[in-house]
Amino acid sequence: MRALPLPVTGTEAAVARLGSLAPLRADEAAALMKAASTPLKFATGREIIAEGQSLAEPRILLEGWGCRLRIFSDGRRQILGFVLPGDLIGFARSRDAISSTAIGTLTNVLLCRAPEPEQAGEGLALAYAHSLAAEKSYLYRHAARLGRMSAYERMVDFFLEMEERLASAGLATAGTFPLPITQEVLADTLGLTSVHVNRTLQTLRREGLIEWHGGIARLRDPEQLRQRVEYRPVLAHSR
Amino acid sequence: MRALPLPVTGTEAAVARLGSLAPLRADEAAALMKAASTPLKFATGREIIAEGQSLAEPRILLEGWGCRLRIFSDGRRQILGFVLPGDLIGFARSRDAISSTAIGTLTNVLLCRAPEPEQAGEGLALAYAHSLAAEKSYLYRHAARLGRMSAYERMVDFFLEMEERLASAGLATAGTFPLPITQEVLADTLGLTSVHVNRTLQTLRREGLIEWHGGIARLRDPEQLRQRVEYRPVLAHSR
DNA sequence: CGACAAGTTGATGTTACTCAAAAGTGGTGG
DNA sequence: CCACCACTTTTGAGTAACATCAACTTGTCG
Repeated sequence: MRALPLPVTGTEAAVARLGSLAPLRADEAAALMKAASTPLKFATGREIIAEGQSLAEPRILLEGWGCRLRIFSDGRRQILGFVLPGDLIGFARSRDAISSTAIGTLTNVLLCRAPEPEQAGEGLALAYAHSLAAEKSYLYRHAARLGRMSAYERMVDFFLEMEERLASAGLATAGTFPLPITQEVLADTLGLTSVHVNRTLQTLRREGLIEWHGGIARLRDPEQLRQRVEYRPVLAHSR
Repeated sequence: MRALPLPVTGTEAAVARLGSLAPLRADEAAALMKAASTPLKFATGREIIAEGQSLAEPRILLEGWGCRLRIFSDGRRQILGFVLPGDLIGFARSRDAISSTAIGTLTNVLLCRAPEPEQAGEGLALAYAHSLAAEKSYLYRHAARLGRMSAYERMVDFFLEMEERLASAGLATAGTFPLPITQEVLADTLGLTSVHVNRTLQTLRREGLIEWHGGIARLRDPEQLRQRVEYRPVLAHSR
């Protein structure tokens, strides 16, 4: 059993995160809770959606960590983004849409059907829209990180982004948050090798900027970290 | 005056591209042409939208090349995607949206207001949705390219993507298409230096795979190029 | 034709990768 | 409770890919 920074469990984080994107009425929160009462389970390391698979129905991740990824035939992998509690999967404007990336699990994961945007109410529809917009912003940030940042900067930027996103779900306090992934997964996220991730991490630890043990990460000096990579929060304005 | 592969000028490419994403009724095409009759002009190297600027109204790029980009305070730049004829700018699901990247021009550019999705008709609304979905797919591809491909592979993958996208607007034939950018811009796109882009380009030329002179690029052996980078077209199914 | 931007080349430096092995960690069954 | 196993993290040594710096050449446009 992990010692989480906040005693947020189950679907609370997902609801908190959507609620932080747009105010939800009581009936909207209730609709979420009802959908969450019949969750789908996926074990660690499973594929939720394959690349090219048609998107059956919109879903919300309730618990655990997923990721979007692309796999090359020679074994190279690139993780394109993380799917955290409250994040959406399988949303598309057109009905015949196809997933442009695979989606897999990094931990055990609980999903549920997302209440249909059309019937969900204004608050939920807005929360969905904001969530998808934020996802796109993080994707732009990810591309900029991969293209123009050093390994050191990529790591710092990544930790800051995780802190920001998990905080919006109530899963981070005082710069401390769960980070239940291996260094190899982080390497596949940041376009590095796990050996180099390890060495860069040691630098950050030596400098007293970041701790990360047993699946729990801690930013010792968030402000200094932000300055180092010109970090501007995506969610600043909507909080 | 450039010798374009096809005599497509003005707004025709933009309409062709949207029409390839979803069939347009005559009145929808007419609405596009009408909007295009009062275009906005931007000169080369200008900023169309600043990062963080609120999105006033949806627009369509009619002619020329734009790009989304992020600029770092020390001068580093990362181009996050190209905006080509028929591509959309400033679309957002929520009204108070903000641009998460800057958008600038790489050539002289003509824009027009996009007929409002709600009133535009089903065909246009579907074309918009498909266009935004394709943009996202290309962004995922871009991230994977930056994270896990060698300089050589990034170049090949990039040329293939440009050919695919321009072909959907009728701006590429037989692997030949306009590429009105400098090697430095390409470097900022692929996360490389212009020196290294130049050297890699020479390899590709020596191998007889790619030509690129005077703003016109030509793929000599598209099939071989596709195999080298496992290129799967984004638009294959919707054509 | 002249000026400035873009492309090209060479020499050298650095970041990050590769390969290989050792040490640590956590979970499982006997 | 311990032994074992697989996985993860850490360390070292050598290498490759790409960056940097600087100059020179070519192309373009007024």
